[in-house]
Amino acid sequence: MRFATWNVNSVKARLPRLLDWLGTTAPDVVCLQETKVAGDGFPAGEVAELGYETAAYGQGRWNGVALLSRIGLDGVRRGFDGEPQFGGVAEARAISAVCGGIRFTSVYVPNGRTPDDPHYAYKLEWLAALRQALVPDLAAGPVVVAGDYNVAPTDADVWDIGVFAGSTHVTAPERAALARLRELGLTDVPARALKGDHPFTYWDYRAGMFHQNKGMRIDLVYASADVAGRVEDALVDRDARKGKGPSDHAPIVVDLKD
DNA sequence: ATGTCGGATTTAATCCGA
Repeated sequence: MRFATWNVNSVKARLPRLLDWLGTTAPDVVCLQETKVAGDGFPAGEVAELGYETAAYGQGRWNGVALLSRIGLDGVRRGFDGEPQFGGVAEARAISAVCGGIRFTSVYVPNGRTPDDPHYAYKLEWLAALRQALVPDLAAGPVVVAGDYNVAPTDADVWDIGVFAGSTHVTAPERAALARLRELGLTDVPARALKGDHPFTYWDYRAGMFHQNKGMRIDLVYASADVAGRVEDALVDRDARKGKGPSDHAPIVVDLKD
């Protein structure tokens, strides 16, 4: 089985690239983030022509997640039990389904903005609630939780930790929230870099950051032990970040033994 | 690093979020 996760930064803007990438990469399951379309706006017909079922959870302008699968898509859940809201609004940040015997959850963790911003507290609450929601899933069977975590797990996961002093994505509470996810039995599946010495997954559009490889590893694949033990290969597809009209994130592609 | 995107509204420059 091959699965992937990709923050596409608008599925409408990225549709030609997404379709090309599905054709060449041929994943069985894809976790998408930042689709930026309401549920009925997702281009499910186009991906269906390539053999994929779609489950989408969107709210329009911001956020939005989806799952694509060509090996079954059952038990779909939008959001999760106990998921916090922001300002009384339920944001579209998690969607879950069973594909090929694994429960996949595509997550778009709140950005946090700055540590003194209410969005930062929301981010920590959201991660803590996600942890609680995953307990029954992990008891039930194999689990993958993949997506844009908006947290760099270690100092090596940003191009220059000195630049990030006092910034979100690298603070101890955010990293502790990921550690608590791992304590449940989830493994951070290491993905290799196709170029350079570190598997960054995100490069800001501005200031030639991609060209200079000033990136961040904030897209992660967390897997239960049975899934992690089946990993044959995992890579960051930085080629998908190249050229005209890319997302600012690269996909992670994981191959499992059948 | 603050150099660009994407989506929206105030339909054509500006705002917001990342």
